[in-house]
Amino acid sequence: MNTKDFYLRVYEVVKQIPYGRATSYGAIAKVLGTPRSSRTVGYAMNAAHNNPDVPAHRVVNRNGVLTGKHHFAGTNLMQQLLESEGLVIEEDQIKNFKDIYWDPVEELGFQV
DNA sequence: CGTGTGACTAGGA
DNA sequence: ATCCTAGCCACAC
Repeated sequence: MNTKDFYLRVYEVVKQIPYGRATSYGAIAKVLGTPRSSRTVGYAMNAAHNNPDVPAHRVVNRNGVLTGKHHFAGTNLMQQLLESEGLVIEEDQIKNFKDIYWDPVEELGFQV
């Protein structure tokens, strides 16, 4: 599999994250069979700006921290998008992240 | 081809 | 709980 295909698979998973939920880079790498590292998933998000269908704001790191917020327009767009979906953000971190966490491995149970 | 960087993570102190 | 380290891999020089 080449890198571009991997990116596309990442997008297919991210598109299936339900409204008001969020997941982590590592979880996405896992459901894809980790042919690459979780860093590469983040890199895929960086390249996802050409794909408006990809809700990149629903992907955070394993602690629920909005590590990618600086890659969005403005300084708090990512936080605003999440808050508009009913999430609570404090100090760049999602409150009750464990409750809203969406595990693609469990919820999908298959490889994209 | 080597090096540095980063939307990461798991494990140890 | 926090801090540090090693491993990770695509990309830009």
